[in-house]
Amino acid sequence: MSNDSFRSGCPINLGLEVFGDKWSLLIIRDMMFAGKRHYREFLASDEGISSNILADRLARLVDAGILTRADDPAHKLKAIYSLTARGIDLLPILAQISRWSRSHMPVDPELARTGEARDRAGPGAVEAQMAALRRLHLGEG
Amino acid sequence: MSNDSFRSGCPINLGLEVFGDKWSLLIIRDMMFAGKRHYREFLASDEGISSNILADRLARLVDAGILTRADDPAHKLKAIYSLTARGIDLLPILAQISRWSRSHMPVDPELARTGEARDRAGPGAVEAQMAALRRLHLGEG
DNA sequence: TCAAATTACTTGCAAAATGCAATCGATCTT
DNA sequence: AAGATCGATTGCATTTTGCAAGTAATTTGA
Repeated sequence: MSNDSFRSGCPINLGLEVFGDKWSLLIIRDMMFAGKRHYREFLASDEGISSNILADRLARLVDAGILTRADDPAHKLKAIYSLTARGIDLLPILAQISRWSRSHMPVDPELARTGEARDRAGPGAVEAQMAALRRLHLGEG
Repeated sequence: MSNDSFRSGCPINLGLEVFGDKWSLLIIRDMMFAGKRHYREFLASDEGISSNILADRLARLVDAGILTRADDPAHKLKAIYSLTARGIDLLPILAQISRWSRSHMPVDPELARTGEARDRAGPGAVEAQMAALRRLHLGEG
């Protein structure tokens, strides 16, 4: 993972090189807000990701240190994906994207609710949810 | 042209459908932080965007209501691009991406300075820069 | 004044990424 | 033993990207 062949060292660019595509942040979203942890669950998202793209993105996110993959101890068939600390740190970005879209795009009112609630709860809400994610994803691994 | 053929009405998804690629937010970055307004300036970015991709992204961003394009009154050859209100509202997202990358990626220290300064200045700094952009891009067009 | 430079793009083409459907071997359920 | 379920992989068509070259209109410089 020591291959520094980035287009530039600009912070904005480096972020985009890791999660700047149409699918990666949706996977993160599903983990954070829908509690998804398994391949089949991600595959069933509203947006309809293809199985090969999903496999590719999960591998990339693991490579980037945003997710980890572990075998489910109970089910040998099941892999369980967890957020890392750096994955959990993406929440403020998601919250900000949500805010922008709720201001400027024709969002589904039902799907906008969690974001609205978070904004209504004040600036501590994001940090609170990050703490909860840390307990869930880092507490046990 | 009211074709709402989005993958879903989820706020995160809708944002990604507009600016979820490797180039769009870099153009916005160059407008916000480097004061670029002309095609040739965008073309000269560190990351090396191709001219056809740049033309495509500028057109998309104009379509999405994030930028406007106007003929330069002084130079008939020059087009001048401006941010709209909804384009300026992307600044908090950029600031958040910058923050994530400065925590988790090998950013160029020199390029990280403006972000660090913004964070050091406190939460009002983003709003202040947005106000400045509004004066520059919306004040006159 | 007129050739050279500059402007915002467009074009052609190869390479890479994406999307879709079918399939895989391993494991789990019944 | 049979079928369902798991996380993928494969083959193939379509779309997007990247690169180099070219375009027409305008502006600059000698």
